[in-house]
Amino acid sequence: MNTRALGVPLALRLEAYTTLSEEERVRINRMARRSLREVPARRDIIREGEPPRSAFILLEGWACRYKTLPDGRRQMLALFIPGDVGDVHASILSQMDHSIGAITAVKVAEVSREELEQLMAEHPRVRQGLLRDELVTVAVQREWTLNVGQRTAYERISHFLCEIFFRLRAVGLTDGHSCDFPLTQGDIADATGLTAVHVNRTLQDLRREGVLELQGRKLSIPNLDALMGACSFNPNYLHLCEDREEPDGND
Amino acid sequence: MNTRALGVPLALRLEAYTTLSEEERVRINRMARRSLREVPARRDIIREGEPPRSAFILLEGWACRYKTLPDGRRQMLALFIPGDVGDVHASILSQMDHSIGAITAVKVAEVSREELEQLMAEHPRVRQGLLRDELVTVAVQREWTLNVGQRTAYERISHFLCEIFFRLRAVGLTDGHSCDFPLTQGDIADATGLTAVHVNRTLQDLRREGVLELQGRKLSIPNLDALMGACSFNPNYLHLCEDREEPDGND
DNA sequence: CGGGTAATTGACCCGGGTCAACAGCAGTGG
DNA sequence: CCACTGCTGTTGACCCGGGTCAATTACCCG
Repeated sequence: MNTRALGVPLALRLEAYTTLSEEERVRINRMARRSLREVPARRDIIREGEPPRSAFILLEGWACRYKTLPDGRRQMLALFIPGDVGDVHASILSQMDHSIGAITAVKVAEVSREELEQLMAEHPRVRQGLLRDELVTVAVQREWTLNVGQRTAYERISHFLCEIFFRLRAVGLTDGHSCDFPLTQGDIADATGLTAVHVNRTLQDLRREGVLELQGRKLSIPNLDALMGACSFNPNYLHLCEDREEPDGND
Repeated sequence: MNTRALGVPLALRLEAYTTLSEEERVRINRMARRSLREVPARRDIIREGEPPRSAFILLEGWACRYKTLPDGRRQMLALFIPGDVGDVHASILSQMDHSIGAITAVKVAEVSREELEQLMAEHPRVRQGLLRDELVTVAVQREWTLNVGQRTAYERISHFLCEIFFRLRAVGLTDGHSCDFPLTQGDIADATGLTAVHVNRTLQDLRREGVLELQGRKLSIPNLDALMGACSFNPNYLHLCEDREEPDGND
């Protein structure tokens, strides 16, 4: 498998947005290893109504934000893949307005806000990276609103898969044209605002057209251009190839 | 009407989240007045693809973020009412991944990021307020994803109207059980992922049931509890009554 | 081998979309 | 003052994408 993914991926992730020194990398790794928490698959990491615990870095596994309506309808709000950072500032608010759950078994580093603040104060580039990461997270949230609000089932699923593939690729978690894919069809349904039955049928369409292969926990996209075309995928909102400027002084 | 609303509402808005000194209020007002920009109704304030200009404070009128698909489908992503702040950090990214458009004629204060950074550095409570505001903005974005992803037309529209009313009320822009409402049914459709025709029909249902009155540019909610019940509205995500570090002086 | 989760299929239905016509009203210019 | 224009709201007829319900069929794992 991918050895880089087995290390602490935060540095890797930040380096999608900024450039780190060796010292910064070491510092981050130490911090992340100090406060490891393991959560089994399908268990909540934090629940709506609870006071926010701390910032977190997802080291291994996949997780998601979600929200549930009183009658049980459920919407996935965001997907976390290894390296994703979350809730750097969440502890400013007094309670969570949504939950975060593990999809697979998961290892998270939970870092207190103070600790993170200090790191950011001492290393402007880290602050820059985290800030950028937060902005991208919001941009993704907006794209999801667009996705469920305007696109057809076929487009939604294509778009969702495109995004995942691009994000995984950006942190080195793809292998050519394929990648791990631990989501069930029910998960895809929750993320796209569809039902599992319809996701199943739509996936069959996509398979039949040769746009993708999806079996077990493996996703393969033989023709990424075709998949992108199916939903007019425009990766600009992921802000993956931004110009970098040396942040001098304070953010 | 509400005289405070006619002044510069940023201070007011921030005071929904933190407590400001008189000096801070004055400072903010001066800053906001310095760089006024007026945009006529239905014109863009900034467009997807452009480099982010600066942070902005909406002083008068309503505006929205939106995104358009190649074939013209359009999704409203966020609604701005007077006092709303936006894009405090957006200039970190190199280009806008969505547009912002004026709904009514609008007055915005455009503030450079540097200026805002300095203000925040000198006044921690302002930073606190802005940070909190940003977190709430993201929370609202998540709620919109849930709204278009899981709720029925009837619930979506009720929820949308509830949110607007709560937000307006929080900045003193309601008058008893009614408020200004400059959105067209087409706007509501864009925001809720429905068509204007269906919005029309659903609004008629709501009117028939006596849950709301909506004519001209005026919204009236005779029975807010009923409207909230229609969509199980839970305002927690607006984080309006958070604990504050200091007790506030008045109001 | 048994139990549980995930994927698949079929039959049927409905919420909301589409298309098209029309009404109400504000603004604008003559 | 009215005719013209354009936007917004309203209505009707019809249709379809995707939901619902329920039964099977793989799998996976101990």
